[in-house]
Amino acid sequence: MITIKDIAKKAGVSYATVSRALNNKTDVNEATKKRIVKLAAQMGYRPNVIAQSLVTQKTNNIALIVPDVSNPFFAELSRAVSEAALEAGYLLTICNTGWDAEQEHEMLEHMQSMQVSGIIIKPSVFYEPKTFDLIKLPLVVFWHPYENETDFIEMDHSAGGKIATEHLIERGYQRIAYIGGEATSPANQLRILAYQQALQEHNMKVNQDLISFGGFDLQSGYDRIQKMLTQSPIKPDAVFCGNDYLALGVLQYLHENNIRVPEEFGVIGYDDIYFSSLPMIQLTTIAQPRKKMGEESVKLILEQIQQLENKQEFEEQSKVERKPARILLKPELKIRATT
Amino acid sequence: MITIKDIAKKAGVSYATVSRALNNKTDVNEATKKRIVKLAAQMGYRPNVIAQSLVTQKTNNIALIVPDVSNPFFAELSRAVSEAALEAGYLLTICNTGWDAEQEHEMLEHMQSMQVSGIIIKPSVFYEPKTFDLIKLPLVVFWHPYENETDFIEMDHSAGGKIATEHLIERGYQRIAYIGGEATSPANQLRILAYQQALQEHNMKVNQDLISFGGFDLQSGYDRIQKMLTQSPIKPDAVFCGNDYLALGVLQYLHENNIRVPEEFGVIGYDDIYFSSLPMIQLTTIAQPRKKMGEESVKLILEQIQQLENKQEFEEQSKVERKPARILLKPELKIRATT
DNA sequence: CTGAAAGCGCTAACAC
DNA sequence: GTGTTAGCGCTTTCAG
Repeated sequence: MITIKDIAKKAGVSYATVSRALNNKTDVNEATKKRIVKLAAQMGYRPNVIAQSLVTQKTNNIALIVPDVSNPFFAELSRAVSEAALEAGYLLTICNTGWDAEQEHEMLEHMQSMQVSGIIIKPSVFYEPKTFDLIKLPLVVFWHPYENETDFIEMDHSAGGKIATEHLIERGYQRIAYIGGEATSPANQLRILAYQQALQEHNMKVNQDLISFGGFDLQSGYDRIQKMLTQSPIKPDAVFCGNDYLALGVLQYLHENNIRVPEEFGVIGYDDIYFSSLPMIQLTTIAQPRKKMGEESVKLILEQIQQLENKQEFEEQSKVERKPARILLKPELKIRATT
Repeated sequence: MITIKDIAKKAGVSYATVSRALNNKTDVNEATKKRIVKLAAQMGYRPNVIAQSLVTQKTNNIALIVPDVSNPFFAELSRAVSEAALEAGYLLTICNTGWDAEQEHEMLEHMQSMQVSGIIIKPSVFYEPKTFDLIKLPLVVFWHPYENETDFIEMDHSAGGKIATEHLIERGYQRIAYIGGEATSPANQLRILAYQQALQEHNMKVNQDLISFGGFDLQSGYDRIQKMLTQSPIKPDAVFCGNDYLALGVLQYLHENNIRVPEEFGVIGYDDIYFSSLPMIQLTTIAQPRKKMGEESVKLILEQIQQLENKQEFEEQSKVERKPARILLKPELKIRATT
């Protein structure tokens, strides 16, 4: 590894000068600056960002922690965040937790230890209210707000759950099931709550046999609708799925078993991933705006970084204390062919 | 930030002892070790991995560089690599280049500067043969082998392109088009070459109007088949798509315009993303085994790390010089409903 | 404008 | 067992 000392030796200057030249500081002779920059390029010098970070106490990385990058919703979100981060001059590190709470926690800790400039996280489990307060770095959580000091961005899942359920009720379905993610998933819990409330408001029974928790993947949707339709004491005639992925699994099963959609059976999803809009799928669903989520999240991180810098500059605590952001994005019903 | 010095002060020991205790070294008194570990936990100590990396000259990170994480194929690949890396005790950092060569190059450089333990890259452009030789870290490239010192894993795209094209020929299609990714995409080039060769071997004309380059996304497939069918002097009756994403766009257009598949028009994709197997899609395609790619890539990185360590240990260059791996995975034709 | 030197937080000899 | 000390590669005062 070539260091600035190597360059210094060859250039016949002190390595402090090399550092200044390479960082394009003003207080260096233009001629020597050019000479050093050229020499560095020749020698194939690469700055050691580890060492840089250690002294400057900052990195140029933002971390994104998601449950499953192969899930189209998270995949699209990841891309949106990545683009927004790059735009702002930060490199995005994407971490995949595999819906594993322990893993997630460890990654959160590890990213802190890695001194990233900020962390954006889509939690896979419910946290204790104060958990995130322990994190000293700029942080944005994709989740419904708790009363703490953390920035939040979230879809209004309560509204989304209500809209979806009421849509099925309006369409005349009688026994509406809910096939969601893991029981511990926060977004999932809010939606199922809204689902139950909507049913009750319309004087319909909430039946535990029609509520199912499990993986958020396609196969899981397939398996669970199969189980519900073949083994449950009460058979649903419609299902509200916790995400589009699950809904696609459900559609696959219905298709294979010649159950006509939407005549015999209604299906609504959640997320509006790109595939749902395909003509051969045409899934009715609740849209979540990934791009906006990506942009907003990075914007909030930048704000926090900015504030942190101000605080350091003035020594004293800045007068204008920033209030944690509470961004609640509105879901949108996309009526297509499955209801 | 709490450092080992803070702990040392409170515990009344030197900070070297704290370091030893926290790293669970054997040469520390069991009692003090326990005391220190407990104290560290109480004080909310987090090791600064930046500092650790600086002195140990290694991180526990593997970097994965892909063109587009929102593309299902790369999304699934990312997940596979992530899981394999985690299994091996490494954290995976996923970087999204957005098919931007400059961006990609910068990320490659940056990851080197970040001293990651290894880099796994799916290049979005053709590199000069020796480009990768400049990288001193463990490296695995998802790409067809060049004659250099780098580990490669790749699908046999030549075989894949041949299989796909011949399948369409066998089905009796006469004017087979190719709708691929960017002209600079390596995998794309190999497939198009195979496509052209296959046509010639079967005494069919290669027509430039039936060959199209562009983005690897769904909308691009839609737009390009539209253009081909409405503006090209010669109209295709089948198309071999550079990936499933493009094929889905093509199917969407055909569907909207009531062109019957496979009777009037044949479509074959490439990758076999999960969605292609859905009953409402049933896309004929060439499968690439993501899981295997993920596992193999991490395995090769580990091998290289191992070798690097041995080399250092023995000072002398290890006698058993490791040969660069050349893994060529076999593609598999999945015949479904679109051909 | 440039050099000397301190030190970021930590690990790893080397003494005792 | 434990303390002392020398760096890892770099930025940044502080002198000159």
